[in-house]
Amino acid sequence: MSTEISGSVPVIVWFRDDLRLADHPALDAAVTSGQPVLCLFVLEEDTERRPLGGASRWWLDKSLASLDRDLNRLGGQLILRRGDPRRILPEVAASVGATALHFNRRYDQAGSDVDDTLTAMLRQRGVAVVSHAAWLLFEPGAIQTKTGGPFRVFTPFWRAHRPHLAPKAQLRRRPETIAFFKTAVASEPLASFDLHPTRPDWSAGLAESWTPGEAGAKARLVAFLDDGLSRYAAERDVPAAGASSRLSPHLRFGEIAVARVAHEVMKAQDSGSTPVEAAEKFLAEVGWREFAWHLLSVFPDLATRNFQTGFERFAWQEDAVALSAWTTGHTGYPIVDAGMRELWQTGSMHNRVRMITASFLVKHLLIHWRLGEQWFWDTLVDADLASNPFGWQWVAGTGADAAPYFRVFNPITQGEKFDPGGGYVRRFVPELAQLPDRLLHRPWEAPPLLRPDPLLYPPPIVDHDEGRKRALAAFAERR
DNA sequence: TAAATATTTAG
DNA sequence: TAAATATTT
Repeated sequence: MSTEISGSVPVIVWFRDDLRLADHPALDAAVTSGQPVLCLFVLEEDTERRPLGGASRWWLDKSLASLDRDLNRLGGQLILRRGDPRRILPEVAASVGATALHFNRRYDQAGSDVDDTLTAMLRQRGVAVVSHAAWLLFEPGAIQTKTGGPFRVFTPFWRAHRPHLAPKAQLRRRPETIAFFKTAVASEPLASFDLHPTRPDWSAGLAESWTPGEAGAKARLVAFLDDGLSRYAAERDVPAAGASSRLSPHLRFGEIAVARVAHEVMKAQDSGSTPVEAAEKFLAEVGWREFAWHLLSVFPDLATRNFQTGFERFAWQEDAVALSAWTTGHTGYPIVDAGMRELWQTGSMHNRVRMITASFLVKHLLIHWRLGEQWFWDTLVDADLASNPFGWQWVAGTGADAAPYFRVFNPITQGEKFDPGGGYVRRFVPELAQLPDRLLHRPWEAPPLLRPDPLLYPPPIVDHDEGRKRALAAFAERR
């Protein structure tokens, strides 16, 4: 499989959030250069980049192992290093005499700052540095409003971008063979990164729910195209229906290219196997990811500062007890608690339920969206630098194209509407499993004999009607 | 990607 | 008088 080119100088492919071999522009460019390829990953430390959360660290561990195995099969390996890339990359490049570096671009401020500095350093030393577009369907800022500014509302953003999407865009096939650089290069053992949780190891539920790595990503896309996409328009909002793509963590770590996902969905639509409405609904969800990254590129502080001005002095409540009831899934609202427990157990949460649980924290409890964002950041396997803060600000009403302040999700009616059969709540809140459907989302109304023991399942920590009125008053006041 | 409430309409 | 529709928050 592998071809040695002895005496040749290598090119480096720096893997980051693109842990795959297929549809990988940087790898493709390196392979087609004809020079031997050195594949490198750097666990970034000592930079300004936001440290990964626990669930993301677990996923990264498995994904790196998977990529290394895939490279092994082609006769190569993934060189692992840790530290500041601005120190590591020049060191590795010098030690092997690399003449070129290829990587796929990233769009967060801290990451692109690192890349810019590094690019200048290496070019000064005669190393060609080439960055490639792979993370998004559209480069941020490439399409602007008619007045030449950045889009701030999703609908016009997507209306301007969607027509430019076409099958086959941006795709490179997986290389059949790779000529690897064969000289030994120092690599640290993956285990030394200490990415897998210990004492305690809480990852069993994640392992049951997910298969990190490129093969797992591909299998997930195939499964979604086979069962999910065609009923996506009707059932994507029903957490028990299983119509979600579940591709988000695979996209987060770049185990599959977003261009490949969009391509296959458009192909399914063209072939007539998928209703146009279903395909468009799904593509629009990918569009929200695009929009979030577009927004982060014009507002780098998305994770820390309110996008909408006027919230600086908002009277967020400090309530450690309520926050803890929320994180552990003991608010007394079944749909909220099911969501928070799904997150804790599986490292993910259905999109509809993310909105409900986020709304509950921000509106009913008046707790700062940033605390919720941080909890999600730590517990989600798909925690994304742009999508996560974007979503939180959207719900809180502080973001771009945000939900209006008076939009307060009703956890009772949302539960009844989107989990009418109770399959979702019964799965994650088993202490309510015996309640009939009509009481499942309002257990406090059950007759005493049926009502759950308050020690086993608590009554609501805040009355919905009171919480709603309090939120409306607080949010109306800041206007 | 909302909910609550007021108002109108159908029967 | 329930259901559909409009308005307000």
